Amino acid sequence: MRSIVPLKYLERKMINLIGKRRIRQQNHKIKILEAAEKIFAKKGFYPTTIEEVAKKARLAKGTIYLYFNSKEDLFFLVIERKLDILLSKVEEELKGPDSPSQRIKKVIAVHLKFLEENGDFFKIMEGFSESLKEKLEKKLKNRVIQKQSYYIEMLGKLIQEAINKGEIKSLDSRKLAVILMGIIHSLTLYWISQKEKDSLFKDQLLVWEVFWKGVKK
Amino acid sequence: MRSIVPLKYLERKMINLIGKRRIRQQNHKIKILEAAEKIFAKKGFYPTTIEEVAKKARLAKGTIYLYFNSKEDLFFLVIERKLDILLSKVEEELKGPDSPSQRIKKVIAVHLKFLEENGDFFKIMEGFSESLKEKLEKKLKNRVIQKQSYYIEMLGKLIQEAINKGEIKSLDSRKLAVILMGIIHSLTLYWISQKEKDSLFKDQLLVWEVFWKGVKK
DNA sequence: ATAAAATGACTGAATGGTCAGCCATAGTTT
DNA sequence: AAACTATGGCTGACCATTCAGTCATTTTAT
Repeated sequence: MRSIVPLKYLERKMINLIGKRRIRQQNHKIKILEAAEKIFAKKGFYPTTIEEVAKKARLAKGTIYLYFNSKEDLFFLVIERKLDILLSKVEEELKGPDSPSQRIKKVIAVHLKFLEENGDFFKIMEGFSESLKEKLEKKLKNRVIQKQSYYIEMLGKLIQEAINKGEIKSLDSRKLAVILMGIIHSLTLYWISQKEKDSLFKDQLLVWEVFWKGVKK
Repeated sequence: MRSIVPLKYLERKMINLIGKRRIRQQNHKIKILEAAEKIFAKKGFYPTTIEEVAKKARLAKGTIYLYFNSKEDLFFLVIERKLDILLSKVEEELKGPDSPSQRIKKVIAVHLKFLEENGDFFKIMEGFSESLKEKLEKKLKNRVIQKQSYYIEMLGKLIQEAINKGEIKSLDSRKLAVILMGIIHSLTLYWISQKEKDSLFKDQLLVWEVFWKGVKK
């Protein structure tokens, strides 16, 4: 009996040591977001299980719920995190004093580069279809939709500017923004389906030329 | 002796039976497909329940399984049915002796018209993303993917023809096909998000002009 | 009368979310 | 310094629910 006590102490001490080596994980939230991003991208919203996300993040299921209220919240926060980055990069690009046409060119480049580096984000967005929007809860979902719309709006304004300057034909600027995004989107999808062999970024000129020639006065 | 006559009689009766039953079965099958199309469009694959489809088709849950092997089969057969119609319409359009540019124009028109009339089909296809493809079973899924590819291929050949004739710049014809579909797709999505107020079909000229000017030599 | 068709209660599996308890660590006492 | 205690981050077994698919029974058609 007495021998058990010292053993326990030793045990604990050893475990302590191992524990101390570990840096306290304050970044669990980010770990979870990153694990979730991968799995949501691979399987989509419904077939993704919290259990699996937890496993990938090397945490227990319950831990996820310490950081996120629900599977849905997690899903939208994964999206929002990346969307914010994309938005800030594009906004950065738009600050310069360039002509509309040059800025559009830059937006295309930045956007393609971002998607090439964030294929998982793209896949998630692709799965975030009208029908998903139908079903899920309001709050975070709307924030994401808001940001998507904001992006299109920004692009629309840029195109409108070009129209006002007489660089682009007088058409519905919002529709033209939608078309530009459609071109980018479809080429990205194609790139992904091609097992992502060559670079997506290198198509920036193709996108630019087709779009610009297509809409210019 | 006596047995022969009744046998023939019975035989005829059976054939009659089978015939009439076939018709009834056919009706049910279509009813189910149509109900499923609406609900899959509204909610997407996973949140759609067979119970709900059955209810909409005014049948019992078990009945669905007399006509379809599984929810997944039903899903893909819904898609395939409409995809076949779209394909045949487009192929019809391509038969003419028109120039490539005229035929592309026609394809755009037919495709937009079809999507305007089959918004539900479009919504389902939108939800049929890469991640869904990851999860679901092979057989019917691949048949659908096959047909999608076939469509893009067809368009690619048409564009290649235009390239060969010197009407279009010498670019990757498949990528141009992808771009054209991307434009159509994104405008359709926009149209749906706008609560489908005005006509989608009327944008055929916009699509055509932007695309053609964008790619022509 | 009979066989096919239709039904819907039922089953088993899956999984989102919960919570009582564990244990590494920090703080306190001896 | 060692032992004890308190804290709260983390855990994972468990619960409640949902739902695809089954099948014993009922209905329908001829």
